[in-house]
Amino acid sequence: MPPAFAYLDGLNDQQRCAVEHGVAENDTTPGPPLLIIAGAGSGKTNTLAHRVAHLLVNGADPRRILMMTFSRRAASEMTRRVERIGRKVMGDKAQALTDALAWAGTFHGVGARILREHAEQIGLDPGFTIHDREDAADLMNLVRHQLGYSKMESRFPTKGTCLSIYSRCVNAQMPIDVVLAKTFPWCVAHAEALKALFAAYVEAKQAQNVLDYDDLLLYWAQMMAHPVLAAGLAERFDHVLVDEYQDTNALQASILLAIKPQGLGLTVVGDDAQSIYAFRAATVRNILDFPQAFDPPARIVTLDRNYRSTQGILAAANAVIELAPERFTKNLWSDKVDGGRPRLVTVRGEADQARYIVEQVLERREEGARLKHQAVLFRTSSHSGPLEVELTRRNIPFVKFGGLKFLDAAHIKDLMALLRFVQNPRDRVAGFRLMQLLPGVGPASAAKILDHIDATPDLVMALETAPAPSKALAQWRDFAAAAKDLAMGDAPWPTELERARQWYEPHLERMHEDAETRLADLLQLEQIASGYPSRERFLTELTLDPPDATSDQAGVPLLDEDYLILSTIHSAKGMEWKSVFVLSVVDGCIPSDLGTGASAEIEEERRLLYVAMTRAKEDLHLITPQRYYTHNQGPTGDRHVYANRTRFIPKGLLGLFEKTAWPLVDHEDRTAAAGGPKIDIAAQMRGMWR
DNA sequence: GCTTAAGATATTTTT
DNA sequence: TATCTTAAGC
Repeated sequence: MPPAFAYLDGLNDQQRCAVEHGVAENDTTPGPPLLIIAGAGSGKTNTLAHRVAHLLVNGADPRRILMMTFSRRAASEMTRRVERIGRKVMGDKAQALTDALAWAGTFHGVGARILREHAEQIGLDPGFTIHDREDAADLMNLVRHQLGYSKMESRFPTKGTCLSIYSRCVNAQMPIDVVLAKTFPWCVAHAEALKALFAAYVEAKQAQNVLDYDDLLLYWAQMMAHPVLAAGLAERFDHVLVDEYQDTNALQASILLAIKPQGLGLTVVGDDAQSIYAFRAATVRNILDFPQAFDPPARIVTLDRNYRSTQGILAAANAVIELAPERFTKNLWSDKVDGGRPRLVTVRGEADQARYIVEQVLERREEGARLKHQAVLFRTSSHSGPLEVELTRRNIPFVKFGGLKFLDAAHIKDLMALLRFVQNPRDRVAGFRLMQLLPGVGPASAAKILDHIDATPDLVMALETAPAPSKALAQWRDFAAAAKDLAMGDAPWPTELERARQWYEPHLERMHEDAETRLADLLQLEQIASGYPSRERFLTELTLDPPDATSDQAGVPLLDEDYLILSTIHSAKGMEWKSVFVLSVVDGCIPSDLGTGASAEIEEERRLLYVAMTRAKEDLHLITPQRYYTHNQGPTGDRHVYANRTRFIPKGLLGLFEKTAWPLVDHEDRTAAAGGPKIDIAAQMRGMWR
């Protein structure tokens, strides 16, 4: 082995196999396809990064390498690792080479880029804007009303459900009747109406020059069905590597196979035990069927050695996933022996759960662990509510990943709608939202005004002559003036956001009690906007790559600051921390009450717990509150529910955990008994409701 | 006919 | 909490 390849010495045999497959010294001609089945913590992304580095060292052109994955967090992790390994392996040359790795990102992000490049050829206006999920749902709702479906005798599915059905048809590549029967049986009666709705929805998108998330994949796939365009794209990339392949769906697989029909130069990495995106039509079949899609079948390399967790954590995680009725892969093993069993902690309720975590987190920080190396994971974004309150009270900084995003807040959407409307007056969702902010303008007047704007080529002229209701005339003039200023581009970017906010502020104060805090968000939006060169770039890039962390403090903490990580389990995939706390490991949370219908859904919840557990390196706490509140469910306020330990950890598995209760009531009682009874009943009473 | 305010209701996870 | 429905008000 020449010394140039010394970096391979740090890899084990399996990893090395995966890195070197089809790559010869100074020859990176695309080789046969490769599937890497890689367990949690087995150095999966690292191996992929080494493979990319190995390709570069042997002369592959970085501009002709395509790297994709499903989630943004996984995509940025992938890029980061490639850069790090690249620096290690190639030193000074690395920066230039990794900078040239321009084609790395999410399927959706790469799709958007390719579509914009080929827009002319496939009949798209290259200035298309991208609707996020909420915008798409709003448009679906507009169309739904236009077709008169909102007033049918039997209740029609909500806008969100309609969009989910549409999305599943597209992503699973299945006809609507099959999707309805399999996934939305209660909507089967509306099949015909839904078909008409979707047809109208597609027309509306095209008329308004907008694409939704699914379109980014769908147009791409359609484009690949055209031989000339497909050949052009296939020719463009020598090597295509996909991480987290178990998260891809049929549509994404079809795109991949269309780019590399023979599989030459194609590498996919995944772990079926970590498949947690079936709800958006991801399917393990993609991984299982991958080898047979080619002739001869793809080479399979399995990585089952775990470098992350101690054996105690691994044994428990293995035991959890072993109870799955269907299992396709391996048990993980590790030689990190020290460290005890993971803790299964019983607490009284959600308040104690939060206090326990704060206590433990601070204790570990005293021992020298940074907050950043500790994470709290949960099934649903809202589960972390009480904890966030406690952390704020105790002045512990934290950053939360997943769940509601900054951009989803109503006031942010309002301001963004103005920018989008000015950029693209055909965008009816943005226009509709804006018009209705004006007192005296409701859905009907808004529709009239928008029809007028559609029919008038010049926006400024249209604004002046719009049929605004007389009682809203003053408000309308203010709005028209602001829109005109923005459309004329008088204020340079990003100063125009100030102008927009100037118009919006009175409305904000009228509509929201907490205008103060919301105003701070708007100022932060201006901060974010200043990082983009133009309004157009801001709008097109923000939808696909929004700021993904929210914290209680205004502004994302500085890089050198220390903060605790809060994350949904979904957003935690691919990450690892020294200490991990999993909230509410009880039936009703994990598995979620909502997903306890079909057995396939239960299995996904089981894998979710597995993913959460395997994030921990040294220290894992599963917390089971005996009671938890079900928020906003009865009209008489909060009710609580007595919870059982999750069904995924039955009695037989308890030996793998260290069972504790917190606070240590028994112990305290005994010491107190020595000096006579001394029980703070009042505190217990208070604790019951906190 | 249209807007708005009050009351009912459902509520995951990501691009 | 945010959204959808219904009923009251202009």
